[in-house]
Amino acid sequence: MNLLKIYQKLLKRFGTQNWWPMQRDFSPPEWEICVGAVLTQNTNWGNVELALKNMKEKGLISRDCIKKVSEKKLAEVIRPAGYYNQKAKKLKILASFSGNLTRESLLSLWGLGPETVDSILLYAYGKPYFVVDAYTKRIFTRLGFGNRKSYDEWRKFFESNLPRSVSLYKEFHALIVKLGKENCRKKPVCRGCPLRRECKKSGI
DNA sequence: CTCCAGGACAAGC
DNA sequence: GCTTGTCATGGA
Repeated sequence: MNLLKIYQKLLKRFGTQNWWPMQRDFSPPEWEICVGAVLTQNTNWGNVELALKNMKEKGLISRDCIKKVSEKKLAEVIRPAGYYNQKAKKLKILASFSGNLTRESLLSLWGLGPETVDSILLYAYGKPYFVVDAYTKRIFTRLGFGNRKSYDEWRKFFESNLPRSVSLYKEFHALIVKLGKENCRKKPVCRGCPLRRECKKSGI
């Protein structure tokens, strides 16, 4: 069973996921995608939308404003996103960043780990980095794709076993998240899961 | 009531 | 290198 086939099954079952700039009508500016990527760290996307709405209403969404406003004030505005003190600091650090947009330079910033950095590079700047999250590891371990441990091992596994396509990377990751929410909550084979057969075959 | 979401970091071993 | 504690709101 190869990755592309799994992608196709998920796409057929769930349809396109309309994450960030895949939408036709509304394509948020790159900076807003970066903000969202930080705010959604270990946080439900619904809460992130509440925070983004607050930021827009208060006129605190642009890079410049975030640089200027106090960390405390920013924290208050993004409160619904949770971890608001940490995230306010992260956003200010990111807003002040002015280096090359490489994976390495972004990773050197406090508060940006591999998943957030890859999300920014992929969804905001269209660079072909495959985003790996907790769902990805759990689901593909269960499917018998090996017991990789580190983030980069998983990322390289996907990147070297898929066509190097930005839109494919975007949609596949979104579909994996969708699958993780719908199914794969519990350990055994889940009812109605589009990967039920593959899951059984792996014997986990 | 409990559980946990589109993680990252620091401290301890 | 790996494990655990911390950060926090809002919806199911």
